[in-house]
Amino acid sequence: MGLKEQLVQVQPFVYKLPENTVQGQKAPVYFYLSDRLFETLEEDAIKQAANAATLPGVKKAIYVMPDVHVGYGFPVGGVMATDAEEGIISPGSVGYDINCGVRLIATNLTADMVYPVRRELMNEILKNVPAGAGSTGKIKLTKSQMEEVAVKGARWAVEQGFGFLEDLEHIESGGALPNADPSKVSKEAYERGSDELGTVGSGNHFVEVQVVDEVYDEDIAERLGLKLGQVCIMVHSGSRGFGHQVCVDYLKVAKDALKKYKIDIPDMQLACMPFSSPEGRAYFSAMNSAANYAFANRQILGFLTADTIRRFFGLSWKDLGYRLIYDLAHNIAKLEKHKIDGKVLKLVVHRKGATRAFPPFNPEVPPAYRELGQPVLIPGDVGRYSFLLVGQDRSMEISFGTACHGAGRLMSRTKAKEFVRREGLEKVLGDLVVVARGKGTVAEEIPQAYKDVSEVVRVVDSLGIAKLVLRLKPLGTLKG
DNA sequence: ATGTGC
Repeated sequence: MGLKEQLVQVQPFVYKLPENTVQGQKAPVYFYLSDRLFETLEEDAIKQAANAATLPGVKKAIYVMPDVHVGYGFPVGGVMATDAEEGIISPGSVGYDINCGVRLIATNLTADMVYPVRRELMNEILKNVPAGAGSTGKIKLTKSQMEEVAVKGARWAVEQGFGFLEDLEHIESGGALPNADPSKVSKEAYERGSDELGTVGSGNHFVEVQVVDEVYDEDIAERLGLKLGQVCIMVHSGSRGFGHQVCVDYLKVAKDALKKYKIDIPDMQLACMPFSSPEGRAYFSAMNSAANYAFANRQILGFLTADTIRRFFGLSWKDLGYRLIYDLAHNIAKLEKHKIDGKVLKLVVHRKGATRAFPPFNPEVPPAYRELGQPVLIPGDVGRYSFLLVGQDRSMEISFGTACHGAGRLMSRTKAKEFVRREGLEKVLGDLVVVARGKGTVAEEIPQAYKDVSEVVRVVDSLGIAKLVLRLKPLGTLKG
């Protein structure tokens, strides 16, 4: 019998795979899905989540978000918490793109100013913001500068003139994670990262000019300083080749560590090391270094885009009204305290394609949003919607304070390209303005290749994980 | 995701 048949719906939107369904599975797996999303759930994604539940020190349960799909070892959309003393850390369960994440910037512009000139504006952004696989930026860094980026994160970018000090108060972990140690990062990673800071990359990464097109919670929207018709900038990118190389390097370390620490795993892609071992600490230090590089990357990308828009309209910074709403990581492992059965435990929370969604009054939520809950930014696919939610209390009980991260792929890249060949790109994109250096990535990233992001956010809202605040619609998209 | 793939 397949694993999917063994899932039990325990309440609306909640499916449970009981512990011991697969051999050695120490904890249950919960899938958060609507009926429609359940239909697209892949057998292999269930298997991957169940496999993770066999790893040493896994606590309470594995949680899987509604935008789940198969990943490397651990599914995208998966949340796994391991004990910081007895548990492991798994590079594959963070993902290749360490601190892939999202940034939202508000402006004073309104849609009626931007809409008529959106094509020209997007072409300006295309000229000024490097995007695409293997793209390089204007910034060339020496190894010691790279080490500084790895420690300071977004602050480094601000010090170089890419943004403002108050930006740092609106970034997850202040835009710099504390446990970074640049000496744990390989020479190859430094070489790959040296000319990629301030570049978008490819795949589902983008820079988008958006407009607030629907408000679900007027009060919270107002307190965030956002209203209908307001133009925003969204950045979706990560740590580029730097983080990729860190992942590659430490997957090798993890494979060796399996023998050394006698860890038995069902899938080599879940190779891991004890968190408290020298190998585990080294990966954590390198991972945080890559995460800080990604914070700096989005800081630069957001600023370059805003500056392009500012110049395009001939505005001062004050008149543009640049204001960072929030910036977050959705591919990361974080050291956090969580309450399980009344006991507070120190855990390594792996979020792979999953967004932290801490509730109101959590001390890790920046003071500006302390009473509202952490902003949760959910980018859609090209051309459909993106969403802003805020974290809610229930997330701490049913997902280690975590929500979904995006739409989730439906069509393979190959299938998407076939679809475009059959239908023609112009017809597929319709009225959307998408600019890119090459057409290849756009074909792979068409809206039809993704699940409906509205359906995904409806699930986390219904479960009380995060509350829907507003929807953003693209006016123009820059792709890799 | 990725100096894109075996």
